[in-house]
Amino acid sequence: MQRLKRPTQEDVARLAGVSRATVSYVINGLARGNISISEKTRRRVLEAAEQLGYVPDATARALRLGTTKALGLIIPDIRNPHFWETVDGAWREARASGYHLLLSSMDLSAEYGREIFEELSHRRVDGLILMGSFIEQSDEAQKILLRLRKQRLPIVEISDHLRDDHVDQVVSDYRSVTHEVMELLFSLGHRRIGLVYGVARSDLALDRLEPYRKCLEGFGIAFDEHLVVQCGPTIEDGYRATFALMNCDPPPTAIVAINDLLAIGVMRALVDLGRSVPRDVSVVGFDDIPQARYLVPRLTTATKDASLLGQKAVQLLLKRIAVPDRPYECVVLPARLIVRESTGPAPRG
Amino acid sequence: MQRLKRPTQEDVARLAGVSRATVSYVINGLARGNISISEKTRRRVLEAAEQLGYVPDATARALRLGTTKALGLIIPDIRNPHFWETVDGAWREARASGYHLLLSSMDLSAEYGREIFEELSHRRVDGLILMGSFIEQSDEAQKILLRLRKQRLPIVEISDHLRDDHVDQVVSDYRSVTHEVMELLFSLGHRRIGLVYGVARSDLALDRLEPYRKCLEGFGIAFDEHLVVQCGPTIEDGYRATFALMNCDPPPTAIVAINDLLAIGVMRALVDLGRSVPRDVSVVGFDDIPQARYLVPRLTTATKDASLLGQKAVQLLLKRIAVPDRPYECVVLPARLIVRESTGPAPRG
DNA sequence: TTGTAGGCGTTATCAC
DNA sequence: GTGATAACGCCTACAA
Repeated sequence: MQRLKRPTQEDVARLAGVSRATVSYVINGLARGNISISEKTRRRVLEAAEQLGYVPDATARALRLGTTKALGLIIPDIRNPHFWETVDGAWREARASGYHLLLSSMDLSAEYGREIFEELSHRRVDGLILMGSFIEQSDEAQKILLRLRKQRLPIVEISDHLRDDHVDQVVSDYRSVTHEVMELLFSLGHRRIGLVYGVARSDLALDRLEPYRKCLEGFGIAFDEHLVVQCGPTIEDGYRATFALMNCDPPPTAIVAINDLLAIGVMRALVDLGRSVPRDVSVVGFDDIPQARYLVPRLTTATKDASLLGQKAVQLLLKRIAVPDRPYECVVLPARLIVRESTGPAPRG
Repeated sequence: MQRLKRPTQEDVARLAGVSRATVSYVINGLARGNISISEKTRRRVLEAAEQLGYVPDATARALRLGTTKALGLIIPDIRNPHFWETVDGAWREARASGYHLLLSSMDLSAEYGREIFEELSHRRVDGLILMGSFIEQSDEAQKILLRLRKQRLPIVEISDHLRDDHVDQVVSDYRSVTHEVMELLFSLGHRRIGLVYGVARSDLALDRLEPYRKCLEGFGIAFDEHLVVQCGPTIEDGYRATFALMNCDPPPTAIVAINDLLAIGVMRALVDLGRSVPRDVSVVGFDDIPQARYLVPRLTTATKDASLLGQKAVQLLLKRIAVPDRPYECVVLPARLIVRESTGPAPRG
């Protein structure tokens, strides 16, 4: 027994006793206002379609129309709950405009990023949202990106710094809120502040690293390279980094993790080292993932509206698709600090 | 300035001074062994393609070949880290066979599920993997599914119980490991055991609810409906459920959460209620999400190989696509208990 | 108000 | 070895 052949417009037309064009008109709801179909014909066509179980073929439509009604979205790390919010926001926005979303994550494998690039150049998606400036890391990705740009394919970048390039951008920047974090810790008396810098790609959290250094300078505190541990993006990485950090002499009285996932590992490590949070060591994260407020103690963190981020990105992308020649745009989203229990006064030393 | 038109095979053919067919042969690497191209021509074509930046059009290819080289995957809850493992496994397996994966999650909105169903009937994907038997909940989904089945579209279900239906299935069942969980708690002296039953859809965790009841019966413990709290799937739900649970008289000495995400909420709630885990109350979760072993205390949990689950599902699906008429198959994956610090002897009453 | 016909970019079946 | 040519299913001027 073979798979049943899909019914086509032709089949529907035959059954309804009309032409293919008429079926198309009816199915598409008479898109152009200047064509009208008699109610009787309309009903006959609809019934025939129903009876046959006719469903329009998206591939044929895509070929004909030159548009797939699908957008690509690349996030840096699918294991980080923070990015779901962005996916969620993008998803809703895309759906509201009748677009699908193809999700890809860099962490599954570096190749996946490449893959979705190719999706775009193969015309499987009408546009692309790139989150995290990882592209700048790989020569090959750069090359592909360049070609896509030359073809003027719609691309929106979500990143942490404004580029003067000709690109639509959504910028969400932890720079100024990182200043707030550092000032909070400083005002609480902390002078030895560690940084757990766990990233998949080294340019991914510069908006936290740079303010960290600058603030220390502003406070008149010498930068100590031992207080910055560079590691991977998993909880385990944060855990290990903390052991390294607490080995310093003297050890830090506060630890800033560049995201909440790492902070989970940091807090657990401190427990295992017999240190109390925040009595002995204060901890701060970034992103305010859902778990953050259920940790023991609840995690102080800084965050932005990640869902809105995705939403805005899709909006920009759709605008670009609709009007390829408009000037490039940049949307900036603010971040805010959320102080919870994991930060407290520095212990008197 | 308009967007540049994509170069087609025609353009390449013209530049290389050959026919469209020849270009196709070269690009596809002479798929059918019986056609051969002279090395010189081959090189000329490749150079022309490179020079023009020619990239095959996936939509045209899909239309011609009747296959999109894409698979759909529906997971119940993208916010639950447990399911990423499955996505990851499926993704790798699909990729290895040259397939893409379209991800959809029921939690984003119930509509998303429907949406991917439609993707399938519109031929945007060659097959579908359904995770969680949520389909049985919605009449509409049922209807669509039925039609898809009639068209004999390739579908694989990942669920927690064997169905005698004619479907390819991957079954991962927490039933027997839930027995182990209950026996562990019983042997530790627990007699009042609470269940936090937080699911998006009510049939999603029957493989934990049913053994729970049966075990109590086996232990000669009367079932107390107050000890089972039905709630939603978020951490906050688990948190609230625990307050309700600890209001019982007498309160439970152990709480089983049907997944680790809920267990995070449970543990936080117990802290806020001034109870110590595991001294006052033992906690058990399911899934062994990455966070589980970093909680304070580390979480006892039961799990299966979620990545393998996804892998197997894709394998089944691809087999079905290749050979539509093979007999239906079912793969069963085992689960195992991981005992950590969150379980201990029942307090002496 | 409805039908006819051409073409979107590919691949596959033929001839040559 | 290579080159015409016919689909794949759909949309849309334009003709009737």
